[in-house]
Amino acid sequence: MARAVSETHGEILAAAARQFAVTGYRGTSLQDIAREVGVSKASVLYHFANKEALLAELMAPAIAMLQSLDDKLAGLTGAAAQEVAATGFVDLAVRFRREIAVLRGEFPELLCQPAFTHIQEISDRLRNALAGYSDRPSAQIAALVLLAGISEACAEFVDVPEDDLRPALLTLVRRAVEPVDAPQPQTPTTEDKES
Amino acid sequence: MARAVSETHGEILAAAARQFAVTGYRGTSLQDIAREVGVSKASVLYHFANKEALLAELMAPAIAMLQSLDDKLAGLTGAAAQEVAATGFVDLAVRFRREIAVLRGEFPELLCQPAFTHIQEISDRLRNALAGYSDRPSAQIAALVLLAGISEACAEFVDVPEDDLRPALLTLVRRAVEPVDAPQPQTPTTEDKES
DNA sequence: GCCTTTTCTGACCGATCGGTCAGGCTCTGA
DNA sequence: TCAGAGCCTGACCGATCGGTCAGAAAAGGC
Repeated sequence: MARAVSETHGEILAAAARQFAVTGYRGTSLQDIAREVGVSKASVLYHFANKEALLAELMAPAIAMLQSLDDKLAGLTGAAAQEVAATGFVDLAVRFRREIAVLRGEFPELLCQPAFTHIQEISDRLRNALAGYSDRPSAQIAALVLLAGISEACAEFVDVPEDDLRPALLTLVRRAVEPVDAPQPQTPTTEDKES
Repeated sequence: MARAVSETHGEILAAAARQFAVTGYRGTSLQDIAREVGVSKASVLYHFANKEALLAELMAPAIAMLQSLDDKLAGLTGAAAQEVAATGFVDLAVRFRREIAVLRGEFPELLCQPAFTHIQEISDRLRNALAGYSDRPSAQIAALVLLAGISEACAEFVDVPEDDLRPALLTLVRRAVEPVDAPQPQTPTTEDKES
């Protein structure tokens, strides 16, 4: 009953992608994946050295695109960096919606795995760029809210067409991001008006 | 070596809160919690019927505040609902940062548990309110991005003082939310300018 | 035909999980 | 002094986890 070479490999990868996105990495067992594909758990472990290697191969394309975005940001500053970070991350999140969903929530632990070395640093640089490299707390907070929110929205709206999702996210992030030039509305006396 | 009545109860609850927030509900074992408190796992299960009951008691205050916000939203529409949803959720998220962190990521599975009945519906109503009850996809997407992003930011910035976090989030959400009156900038020919 | 390589499997392993249980400890009121 | 309530424990349970291994089944070149 042996199949064509590496056909099963791809099927396992696809099943893992689906299940990781729904149940999470920890919440999905190799048995679950094997069952969906219709093979034994031992077969899954024949095609992939271990569960971690399965995850690594699954996330590789998304990580590569993130790395490339990081490279593009290297030489930019201010508003230009902000714009590249915004469009770049929206594109990435929309395209790799399922991969984003996998990482969602299990971030702190998954980041410890070899497959995700430097992801945290890249994310920090991305957030800084989106904040226009301002050290204002409000700019940093806005950038984090947007990055995390976009991730979550993409994971949630997996069935919304890319062409609907992308423009809406871009419009939002451009409206919401703290302008790099304007030194925040100077209302020092009214900033604690809500109590 | 018996301690004062219910002293251990509180210590277990506090330890669970800390560990759930970092390692997640699934990723934290009763043994881990027991070890931090300095008691046996059996003792944890003496004070709490099971792991789920521990989580339920932990989340109760946050859920109560969410329920109260939902009640407040019941009679409101349009911009008023938007404002109440924004300030209400920011307050909730800032106050219950650790509880929010617990739910982060394990949402889909945790919601199945009895402790979280109706949370999904309340969240949907909250998102609708923040979208100004508009069925425009862009308004719904913006609302989801903001709710999820605020949650994540609060979980991330656990050590930032409330008084710094709250105004920044409020300013952001008011700037980012899609206005309920303005029928979105009419640029039908340029909305696909990015390609 | 046969022999090698690739693919796949059932049986098994140690570890860990949430949870149970009988019994020991301490404190307190009668 | 003693019985009982509250608190806590070690030992144990079945289930499930990721992972190993010897060997069967199929594929393919000769």
